[in-house]
Amino acid sequence: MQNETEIIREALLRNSLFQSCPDGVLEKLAAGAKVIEAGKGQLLFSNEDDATNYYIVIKGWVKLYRETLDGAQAVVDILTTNHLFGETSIFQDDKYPYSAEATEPTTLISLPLKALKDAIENEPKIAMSMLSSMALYRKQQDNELEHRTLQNAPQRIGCFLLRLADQNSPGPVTIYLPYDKTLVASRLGMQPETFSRALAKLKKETGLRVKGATIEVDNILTLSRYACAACSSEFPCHDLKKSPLKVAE
Amino acid sequence: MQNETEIIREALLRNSLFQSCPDGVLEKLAAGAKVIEAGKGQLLFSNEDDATNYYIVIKGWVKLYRETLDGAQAVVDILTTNHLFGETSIFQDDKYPYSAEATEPTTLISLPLKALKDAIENEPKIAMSMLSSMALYRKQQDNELEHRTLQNAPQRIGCFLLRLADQNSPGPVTIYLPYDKTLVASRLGMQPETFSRALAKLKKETGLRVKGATIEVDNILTLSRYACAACSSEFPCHDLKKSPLKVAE
DNA sequence: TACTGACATTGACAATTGTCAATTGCGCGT
DNA sequence: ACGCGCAATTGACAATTGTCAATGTCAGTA
Repeated sequence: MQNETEIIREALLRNSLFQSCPDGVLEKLAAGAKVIEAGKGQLLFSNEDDATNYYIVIKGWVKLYRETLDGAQAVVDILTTNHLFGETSIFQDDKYPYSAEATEPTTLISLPLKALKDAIENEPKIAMSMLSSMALYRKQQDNELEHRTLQNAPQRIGCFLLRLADQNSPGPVTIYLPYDKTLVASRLGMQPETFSRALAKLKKETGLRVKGATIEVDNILTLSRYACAACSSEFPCHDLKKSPLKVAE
Repeated sequence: MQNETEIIREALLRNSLFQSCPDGVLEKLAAGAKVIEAGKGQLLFSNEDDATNYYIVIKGWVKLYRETLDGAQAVVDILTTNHLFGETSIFQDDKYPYSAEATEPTTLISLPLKALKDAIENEPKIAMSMLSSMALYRKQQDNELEHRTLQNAPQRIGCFLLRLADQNSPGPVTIYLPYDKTLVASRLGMQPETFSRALAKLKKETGLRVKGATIEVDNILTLSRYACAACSSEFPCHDLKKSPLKVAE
């Protein structure tokens, strides 16, 4: 069993933000870091709370979302191993821009924002990494907004599945939904009932087979033709491939 | 009449990206810059074109959008005086992430991306400004996505109007739509017909009066209660106030 | 003044998505 | 194995938004 310091160090190094970290900076970043265990449904922080820490997911899943007074939620993202969140509060008056909740038993590292802020201001390399990471996020958000505008429910699901699949193998592919269908639905901005029906329609239109969380696609191209018809980027789209935050393989 | 060099210099200085520009850097950024006149409907560049320049709007309006093969558009943003665009292609393999079109006779400055890239890499202050600007954009995009998820058409219009109004004067306010209703509709991700009907509904629900592009609101609070009910941020929301890119006053 | 063309509105209808309620399916712990 | 609880599905219906066609409005111009 590793000790905590080692776990923290490795988690930092796995993230592209800190790849080009000059000597000594990593130690400063890690000072005051803690490993945290969160239970299913546990709230990590709330939108507009004073932000003191940012987080890296070690294991499990975290939902980022915003909520209206009457309880309606808009899910911003759903993150897992190696993903980082809460760091942008540096640029948002030290307020979290969303709430964060563990959607199942989750291990994370909490790190002090202050050290990150210092590193960004004093280490040009870190600032540049931060810029790349923000640019990547921006790109993904632009895509997300486009999808909401142009794609209907079955197409958004198809697109979601394609991003989970190996886009280079044309042949039969098996895809495993990484979390609850209800959660996938909220991630895609639709109701669970709509998701269920839209998936059924996708099944009919593209011939894929669904058994629980397992989805079999005979022909990736058929699926992409259906889903990517209402998208500005050609298939295969490289969203995930370029992500430094992608799920560990 | 100013000469071109002077116009370019002032446009750069008006933008928050270059406020903290060290001596000599502004000149490098401006080298090779050109003032451009674009007619109504003129395409400035296309999505995924090789990016060599970024732009600052001096006068007029520019629509940023993406387009599917069958012509459906998703409008990313609509910009005017002092706004900057195309600069993020630095982080996107030197490809523009959207298309840009002048929606009416427009004056802009085109600037070489290379110089900006150099400045970001070599001038920590510029890098930090860039980070702030990306963070701000990110915040706006997060809001946009939330609005698409949680607000219906009349609420999105109400929210749009509120951001055009002086949110601190509770009393009667007159708002002028900055561009065509069709364009507003696309900016808000809806069809012109939906916009027309949604505006009518907003009229009925909140008592505002519409005459062409002029909209009179007796009570900002009534409007905000209606529009902001489906939003995570409290009214007044500070989106625009904090923007370094806001329209010149 | 009359005409043209683009924007805007309206009506009728279709498609999509949401809502509410009931039911089914499935994993997990006792 | 049983049953509990939550996820998932399905049906019926409502609300929202999109589509297509027709009409209205208005500024600019011959």
